[in-house]
Amino acid sequence: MDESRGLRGQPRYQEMADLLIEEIAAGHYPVGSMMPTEHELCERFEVSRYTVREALRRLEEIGLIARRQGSGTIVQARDSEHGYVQSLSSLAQLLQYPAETRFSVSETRTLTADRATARFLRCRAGEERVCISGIRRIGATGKPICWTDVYLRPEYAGIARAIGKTRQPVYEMVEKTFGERIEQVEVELFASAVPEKFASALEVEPGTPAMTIIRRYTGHASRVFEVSASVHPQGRFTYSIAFSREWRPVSAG
Amino acid sequence: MDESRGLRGQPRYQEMADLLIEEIAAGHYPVGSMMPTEHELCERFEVSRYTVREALRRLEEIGLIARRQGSGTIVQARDSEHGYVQSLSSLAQLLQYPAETRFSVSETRTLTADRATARFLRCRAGEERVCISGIRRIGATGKPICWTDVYLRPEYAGIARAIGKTRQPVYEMVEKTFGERIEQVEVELFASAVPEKFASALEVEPGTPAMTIIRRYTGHASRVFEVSASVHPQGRFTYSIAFSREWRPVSAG
DNA sequence: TAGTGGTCTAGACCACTTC
DNA sequence: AAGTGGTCTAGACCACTAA
Repeated sequence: MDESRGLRGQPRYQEMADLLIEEIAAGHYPVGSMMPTEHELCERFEVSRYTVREALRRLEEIGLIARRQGSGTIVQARDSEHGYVQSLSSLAQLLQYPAETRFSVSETRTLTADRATARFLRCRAGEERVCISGIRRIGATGKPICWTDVYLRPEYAGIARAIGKTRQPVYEMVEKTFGERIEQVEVELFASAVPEKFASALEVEPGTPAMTIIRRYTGHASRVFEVSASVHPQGRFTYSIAFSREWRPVSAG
Repeated sequence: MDESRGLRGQPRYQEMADLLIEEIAAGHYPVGSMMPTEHELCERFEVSRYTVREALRRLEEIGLIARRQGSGTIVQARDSEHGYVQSLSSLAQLLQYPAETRFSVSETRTLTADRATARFLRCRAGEERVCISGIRRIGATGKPICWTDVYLRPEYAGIARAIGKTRQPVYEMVEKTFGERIEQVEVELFASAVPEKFASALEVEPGTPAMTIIRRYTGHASRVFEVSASVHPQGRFTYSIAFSREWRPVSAG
């Protein structure tokens, strides 16, 4: 009876959501109009209300619909993201540095995670990791733009030798060399201060304002296989992201 | 039977979530440790699994816990280390702040752009702008998470009165009130220091490390109609962006 | 008053991790 | 094999909106 993991191995509500997204994009449900009621969707898809609501929750999360108790569900937008579309390369832009920057390794070491480190690395206390640290510069001689610590599972340590000798991001090397498949990437950005440890390497005073970017790469079975932390001192680096409105030849009704 | 709307008129899952958030903050469930299983929470609160899962969903949304199928639920943060965590599922959410934050205006003024300001605002020197400044907080009384300056073209100044009285983002108000159509949005993030001017309003020392976020909204004919600059002091705010593989259109294979 | 979405129950089977 | 979270069903009552 449960065909939730049908052809694509996706939950039923996700299939439903995908289909409804397509239909909204196709103009089947124009912006400003009402969606079918949950009851009607139950009948159409032959699923329970739980499944319908999980599907609609996805549409709501990406801003396509708004639900109003007592009133109904209204179509808010024809495309997700408030009409803005990230360019196809933006995920890569978010993850990697421009080609004209160079990374040079200054230290490689193996560590055993204590409790605090384990939390940071999303692993268990006692597990081992290889940590590759270094400086990223613009060109070969420019001012450093960040200090980076890359933490890898020991079985991927072989990659350490190639780092800095290629412009390929570490996660791509892991993907291609070991067949790891990235399921999710998480990026954190927050204000910080440059620690004494590598202040001189960055050619700034300790305590200088900085922006820290943490990236966590998750592979199969929610296994975090790479974590990197980059500290960018004030004035050396700006993160810039642009969105354009997607152009569509047909206006919504 | 259903006491979901008990004393506070809140859903049962929200009461549960609030309590669990308090308990995590109090150290009852230390970061890195496992939460009780869903089954145990059902028993403790005498609710069905649906209610437990709705509560845990809230905790997950704000980054306090991570759930792993087959393994359990782990405590990820105590909500104190990097301050308020905004979890984003898409880049476009960089544009707005969560509903539980409030903006209060502390100053409104008109300025004429000098050359440096004009560069920042992407306008010509000598042009006028209205600048609305204020503080954003979590809830009504929490610590400030940022100081924001919003620069608007004078013809849109009427919007100033509505700011802080609605949760609608400013750019949306401009879009709906004046029919402006956003063609592009640009977001910049970089390290900075808290200026003396509003350090006390943010309850920090001048010079404290901060993360500045600049958003530029471009309308018709590449005309920048709104620019905002937000300064987030260290420890008050973290951006967390997660990408799933699903983001890419998966070929039906 | 009828119908909507919001909340909730008490089950069930599944996918996954761990032992 | 046991236990976890993920998905799903078939009901129920509630708060709210609109006719």
